[in-house]
Amino acid sequence: MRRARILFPMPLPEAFDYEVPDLEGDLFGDAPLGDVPLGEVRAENRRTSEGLAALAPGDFVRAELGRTERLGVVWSVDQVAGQNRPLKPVLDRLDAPPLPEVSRRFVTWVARYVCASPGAVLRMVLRAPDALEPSPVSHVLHAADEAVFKSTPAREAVLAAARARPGLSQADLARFAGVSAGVVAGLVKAGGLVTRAAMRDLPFEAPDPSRQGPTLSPDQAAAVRVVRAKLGEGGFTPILIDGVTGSGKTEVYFEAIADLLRAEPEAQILVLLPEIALTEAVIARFEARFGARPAGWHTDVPDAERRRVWREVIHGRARIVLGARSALFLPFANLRLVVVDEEHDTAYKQEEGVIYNGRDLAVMRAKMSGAGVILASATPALETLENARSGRYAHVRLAARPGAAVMPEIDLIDLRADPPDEGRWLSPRLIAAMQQTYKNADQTLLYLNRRGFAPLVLCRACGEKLKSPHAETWLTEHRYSGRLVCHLTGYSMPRPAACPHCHAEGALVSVGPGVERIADEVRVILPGARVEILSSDTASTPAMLRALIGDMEAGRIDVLVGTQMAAKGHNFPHLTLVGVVDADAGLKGGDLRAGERTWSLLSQVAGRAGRAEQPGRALVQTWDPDNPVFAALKDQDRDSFFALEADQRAALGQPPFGRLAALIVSAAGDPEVDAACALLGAAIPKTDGIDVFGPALPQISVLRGRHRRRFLVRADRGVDLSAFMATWRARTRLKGAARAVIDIDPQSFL
DNA sequence: AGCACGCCGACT
DNA sequence: GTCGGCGTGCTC
Repeated sequence: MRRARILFPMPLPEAFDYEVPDLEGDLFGDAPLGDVPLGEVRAENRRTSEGLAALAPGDFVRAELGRTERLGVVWSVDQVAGQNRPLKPVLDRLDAPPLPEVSRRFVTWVARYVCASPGAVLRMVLRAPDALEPSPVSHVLHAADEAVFKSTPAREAVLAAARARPGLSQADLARFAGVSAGVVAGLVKAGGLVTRAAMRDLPFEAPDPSRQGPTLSPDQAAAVRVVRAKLGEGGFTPILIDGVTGSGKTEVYFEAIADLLRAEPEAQILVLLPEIALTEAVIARFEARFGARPAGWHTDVPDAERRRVWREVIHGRARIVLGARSALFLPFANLRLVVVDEEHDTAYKQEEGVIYNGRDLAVMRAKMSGAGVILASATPALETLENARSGRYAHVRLAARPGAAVMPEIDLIDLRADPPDEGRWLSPRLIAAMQQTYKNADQTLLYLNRRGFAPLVLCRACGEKLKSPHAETWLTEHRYSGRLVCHLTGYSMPRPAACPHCHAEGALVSVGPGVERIADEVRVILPGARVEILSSDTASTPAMLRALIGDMEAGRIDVLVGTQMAAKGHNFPHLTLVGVVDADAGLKGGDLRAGERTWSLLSQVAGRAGRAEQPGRALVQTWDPDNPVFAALKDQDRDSFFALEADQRAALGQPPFGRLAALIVSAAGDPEVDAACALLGAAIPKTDGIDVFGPALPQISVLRGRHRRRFLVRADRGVDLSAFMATWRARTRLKGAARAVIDIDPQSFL
């Protein structure tokens, strides 16, 4: 008997066995047709052994799981002599291209690597409803070549419209012609219009690599030569394109894409971007360069478009796909190049469900296809720089283009020597610089990565700190809305008059600065100045963001107080001063990557100041000026900063010189989660080259009503960390609703 | 992930 | 006396 192992897109532990019926004719052929209603006959007719005879791995099939019929993918087919357990039959095979072999290998690899079930990973591959069905057909109208019918002005208008815009639906044609739908229907009946079936999901236009790109600067041209030589070697060729904002990284990888499409017109290219960077402006750049709109894949893509993109990708007809991290799981059959733009961005890390790092999986995905991979960033991750330094990745450096922004002079303000007034946050030196800038009619950007007015409200009478009811986080005061808000869960309440704990009236005080409080302070310092706030509260929609950015660009704002939303991607010609209000904020918390992230953010913020003709200045306020982050930042010496970081990490065996994983344990209450941790702690497999720390209380110790603990695991390079974690979890039988989630290569240590 | 079975509160 | 809440357990 033939047996098929079928993987279902759900978190089952493995593929399940089914029998492949090799009967001649209809599997259900015994039923007399006369007794079966017509609709069912049609459904049953599909279920013949016809498609099952040649069943092969990758085929999409339907089979019963439990008592519902589900879609699955054939993982293997083999012949078995004796089958002791009766198997359910494979019901039918879908008429669609098989899931490519490389996609299946990728699913298996990812599942093992991130310690998820293969079915859960397959579910990420099959995230396009109905993409396996043929494209829906709609009925569209064309003017008939020749027909005799009574002519009226309305009918002539319809015919003219149909000739100008062939292929519209009845309703659209009526609207376009400016007549009622009845006229169109009448004309169809009279023979003046013919109805044709049209596929609703149209293929993507092929990109045209022969179009002339922009003229490249000598630096860009040199970079293109290096990339071209490297990709020309063929096979898996990782490349880091490392260049400041405005150095033209995009043009460089555009040339790589054009080269590839000229050599292999059938090649498929995946360009990954952080979700928020997938703007219409970016898509338009691709369209302008290649004369065709790329396929897009991100959260906001509606179901119908998702279905179209998925189907075009599996058929190999979508050439350039521009997507967020989940686009990695699209069923490319002929993927030849993967670009990960802004590769350092933390948005590549998926933190829910199947936890993975999109950047790292992209590199593996390219490797599996023997494809090129380009990582691009103005502030590459330390891991990536280390790969470049060791020669695993080719390293292409792009200097700033002449005429582009000049990096500003960066000065530290030692807050110990130059403190702000009591209850204020801006030091006299920064204030003086702002006054001078305002007098010159130039702009200032103050950066503070804290929304709202104050990050903490506490009671002076009893010391109570106001916390969010469903998480162990402090409530942030938003003074403009008069509410206390939890930034983690979205919970909010009006600011109470009395302390909810001891009921003392008027004892609540706001502690620490947020952007709203800084803006208030600026209004006192610079009376009459136009002060605005840029945060997710004031720019909650793209339109609001565009309006604020527009005002800043046009010089209608004197001082912009912004969170990290203000840190990247804008060009403010009149901005000459950047003040970093609390540069130490990002360094607290003992996070492994704190220094790196602070560096990256500060250099982006500082890079906002000063454009072509006006030199800029950045003032960075810190209580800890001896921290090497700041010395290197002041000298704008990235290499020495990263060399220092790398030495520290190497000494401790931290990534990329060792590897990390976390085990997040959660349960209904503290006693339950402690019990689960005790069980897990007793079951740690003995392995050389692995250290297990914890369990520790995470910064967010209660999330969505679940109490949490966290084990951190450090492994030497060359140790199979995934296998260790999976074994550890599998050998522990947790009680009740306790859960243990594995996070391989954790990025955040909250 | 579904969908079942299985034990404790507000209704005809 | 039932209908139904969602807590755990199984699916080849």
